[in-house]
Amino acid sequence: MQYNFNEIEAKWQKYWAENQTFKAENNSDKEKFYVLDMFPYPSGAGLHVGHPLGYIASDIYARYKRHKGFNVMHPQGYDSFGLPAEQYAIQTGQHPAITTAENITTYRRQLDQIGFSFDWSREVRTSDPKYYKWTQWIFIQIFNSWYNKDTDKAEDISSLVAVFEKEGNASINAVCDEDIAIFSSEEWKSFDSKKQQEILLQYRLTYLAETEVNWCPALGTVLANDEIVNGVSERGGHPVVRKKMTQWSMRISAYAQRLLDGLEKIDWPQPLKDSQTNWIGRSQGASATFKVNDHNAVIEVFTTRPDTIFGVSFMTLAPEHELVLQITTPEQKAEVEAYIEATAKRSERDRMADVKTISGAFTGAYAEHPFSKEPIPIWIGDYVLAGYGTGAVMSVPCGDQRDYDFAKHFNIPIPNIFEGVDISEEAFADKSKTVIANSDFLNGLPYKKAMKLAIYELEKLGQGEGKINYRLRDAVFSRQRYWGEPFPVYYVDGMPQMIAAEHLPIALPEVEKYLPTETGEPPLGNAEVWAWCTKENKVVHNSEINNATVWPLELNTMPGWAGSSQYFNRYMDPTNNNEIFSKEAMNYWQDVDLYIGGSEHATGHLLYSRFWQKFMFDRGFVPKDEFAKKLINQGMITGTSAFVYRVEFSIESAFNPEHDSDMNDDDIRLFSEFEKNLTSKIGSLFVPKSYVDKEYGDLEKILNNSLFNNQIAKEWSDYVLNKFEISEDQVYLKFQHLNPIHADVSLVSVTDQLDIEAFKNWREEYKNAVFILEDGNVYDSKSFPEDKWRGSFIVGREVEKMSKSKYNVVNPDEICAEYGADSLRLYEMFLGPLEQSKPWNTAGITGTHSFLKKLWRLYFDDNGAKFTDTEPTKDNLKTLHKTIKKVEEDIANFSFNTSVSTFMICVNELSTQKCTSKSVLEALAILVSPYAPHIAEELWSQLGNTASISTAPFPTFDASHLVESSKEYPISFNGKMRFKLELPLDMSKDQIEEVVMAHEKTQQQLQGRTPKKVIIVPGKIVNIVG
RNA sequence: GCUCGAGUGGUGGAAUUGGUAGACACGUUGGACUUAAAAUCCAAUGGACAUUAGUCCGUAUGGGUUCAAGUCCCAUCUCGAGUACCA
Repeated sequence: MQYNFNEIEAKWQKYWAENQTFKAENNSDKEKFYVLDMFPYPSGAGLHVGHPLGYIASDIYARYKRHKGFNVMHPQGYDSFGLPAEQYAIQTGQHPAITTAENITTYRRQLDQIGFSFDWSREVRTSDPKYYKWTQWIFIQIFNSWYNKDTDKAEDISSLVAVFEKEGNASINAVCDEDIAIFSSEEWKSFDSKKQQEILLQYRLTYLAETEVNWCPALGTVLANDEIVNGVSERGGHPVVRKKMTQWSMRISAYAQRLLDGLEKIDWPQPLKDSQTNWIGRSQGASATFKVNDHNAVIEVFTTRPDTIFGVSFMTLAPEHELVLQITTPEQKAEVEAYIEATAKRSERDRMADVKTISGAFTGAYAEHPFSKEPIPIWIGDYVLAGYGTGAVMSVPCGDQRDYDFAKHFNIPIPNIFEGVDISEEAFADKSKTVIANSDFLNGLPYKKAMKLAIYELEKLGQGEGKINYRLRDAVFSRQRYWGEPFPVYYVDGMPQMIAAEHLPIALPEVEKYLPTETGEPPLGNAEVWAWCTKENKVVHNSEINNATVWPLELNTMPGWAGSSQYFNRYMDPTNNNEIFSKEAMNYWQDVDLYIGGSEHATGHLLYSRFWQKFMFDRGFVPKDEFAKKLINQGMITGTSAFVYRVEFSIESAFNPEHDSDMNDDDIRLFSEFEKNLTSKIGSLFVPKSYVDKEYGDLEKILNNSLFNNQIAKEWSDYVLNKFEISEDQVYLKFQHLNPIHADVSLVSVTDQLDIEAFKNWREEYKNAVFILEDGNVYDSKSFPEDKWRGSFIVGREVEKMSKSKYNVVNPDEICAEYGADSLRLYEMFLGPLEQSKPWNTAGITGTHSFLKKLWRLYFDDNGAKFTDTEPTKDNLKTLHKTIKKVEEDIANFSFNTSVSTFMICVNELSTQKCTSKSVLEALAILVSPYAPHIAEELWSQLGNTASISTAPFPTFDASHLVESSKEYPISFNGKMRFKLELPLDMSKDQIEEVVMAHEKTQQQLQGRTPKKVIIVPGKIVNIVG
């Protein structure tokens, strides 16, 4: 009986689908286990072999947990809103919903063929109105909430209104906009509704604010930082300007500290936690205010080093700082304005990339030092960023390198306030070695004490306080796109109103064009039916807007992360139309036990999701304030690109017709045209990898020899030679350089041979290309009609990111067809540690494929089944239990690559032992089944079982089968292993020493010397020193 | 620059607390079977010398600790990832 993997895999995939084998129930006596993958964006290119890596790992874990008796939920869905479908719509007019649906069909087919144990009954799609209804619902909940710092959680906005009504806002301790005026309860009651709404908006967890965007006038659209290269748009190279727009923002900054604290209780990779920590960027220090001389203004700064306040010799404001124009003196005005203009021209990226150039301008104004009352010059400089802290710094050149460089550049004094430190070359920033000097009341104090005292004195003056600053900024939540969730928002007199939850979803309107409108409004501005009727509670035609009962709807849509920030909770109860999820479902599933996905989402999805989860927790919707207990980052599978080397050359001749002949002008012109024509007629000339290392001269010689053996070149050169009566050696190929060109990896054999015919047919421009083979001969299709690989042409290889543009994408469909899904699953795991990035090499898959064939032959030969009811031998049991132990340890450590090796060893051993014992083979099938589920199901059913193998309990490890009575000791001399000696394990140290010392090989090694020392570690090693 | 991670055969990688370096595969070479190929099986495969035995070198480099170091410590180099003037 043959291992017919195609048939077996199709059969079991059908069985699982029909029997809903992996459907998880929302209540069960079993313990729950929730295994989650990051759901994919269904791109038009489909899956490549790098994509399923994480899914295979999570699938192994999910299947293992089922064998261990857990009720496992392993859902999958699609993050189906996004830019590519929208851009395709702009180009072709095809509705993004259609593109998305087609792509999902491809994805589903590709996922199904790999044999995942997904519970497809729980599938979600973020672009499905039934799903985004709940994204809109969450937005409304966030809008109706404010953050109470006293209780340190989000509360319903009604609790805030209650306080306003009772006592005004003076005692409110909220995360809110800055500079909210204080009002009393009487004043609050006297405000009209619009004024009250304006005030509340300043407290809500999502609010409207003016934020800067990258606006590209030519494209009429907003661009992400990634879409801008060197200050112009990536598409088309149009100029980009900074523009203020009113947009929704989320007050994620309210959660900065809790997002930081929460990291301690979740089992996520340390590098990922580090990047979230850096992103949140907590720094402890003080805020201080400096009075500006001759102006009724103060500059507020944040500093982490209040202890160095006496070292301040100037202040620096960001060029965009609001005070700059106000305080600049008439004499400095021209210089300052020129500098501001120059800065505005540089994009934020440019400004940040260029660390070396020091630039700035003096405003002419002075501030007053809070303690010494000395005047301090105020400068502007673009190393200070408007978006961080207060956009102003107190510059302490002796203690900060950037301040130091700035001071040196502009000849500003650098007072030294550190005891025993030389600052003539660079600033001194080592807090732990700091002792303050020349600083009045701080003299002689170390960093910590000086910092405390400085803050205390600042507070006494009323010019500062201790402060914690976070880098994390509020998240902009509006996008000027079509293919995203519409907001459930309409505007009354410019004030945003939420549509009541019972009227959701507010579905995306149809538009004619997916581009922004001519007036620069978002694409939804093109919609004709996009107004809200408060009487009928439905979306109506824009013409009905009367600003009484019918109002305009919000034109922005939500960002990509909206739909992905709660999808893991929706999976618990995905078809519930009345609630985002039922209390029962949430109470049963609680949170994600294992989440697997890429680390590129560290500061995006994984931070926003934690934020929303904490919000949902505060408002009592979810029982856990962290959504995923454990997270694993799978590494990237890189591609192995193939290169052919194009010879850049020209045909030249040593023959100069003007001097060497009596040609007329016409012939001379004709001749030079022949030279050119010959070059282009030969067209592309390719050489294999081995030519890269050849000497310049050798290479040119080979090329010339080959070239004139080539038919095309010969015909042409003969023609030229005859026509002008010049000798052959006077026309030659001049070599310039080799240019590596990507060749599609599907045109290359596993032994790196190029299929030249296929390559020529791959692209029109290579149709007539000439190939010089390893042996220096020119490839001729007629000489190799039988064997396409015989013309030896070896390509170069290089590891790069797997991408379409590099022609190194390997499609899982072909792998599944040729080797089967089980081979693919095993191979992806076998490649290396899950979290590591590693190169794909299709050639290696024969290893796991032949392992599966060997496994199959343990159960079947040509005559059919081999298994019998015979008792297992001692060796059989030893092999089996060794394998159980190792595989369980490996799964616990997510070390799937080593468990594949373990299976190989196990099968090799059982084959050698000629094991036919059914009990052993049954256990083996279960062990393998999480990794290679199709073959395992087939073996299981052939062994006579009727239920799916996924219901079988995992074999239990029995240590008694591994008990050894003896050990082959390595005998080392001075740490070097010289020979091995089999000794009983119950031998005492003394007995071992006696036997080892008496051994003839020991004496031979010692050559009469007496050892200084004999180290014996029972069960491990013997080392003889001396 | 900073933070984190990593450097092991021709290649991917293994080596759980310091205890036989190179498991398991790929590739390569030789052999068996075959008209031939594929498939399968067997053998060899870190390097050098010696080809019986064996010796020396070897986990990026240089030092150190130890009976014993891929593993621990110090310094240096290289690569990768993240971050970006964070006051």
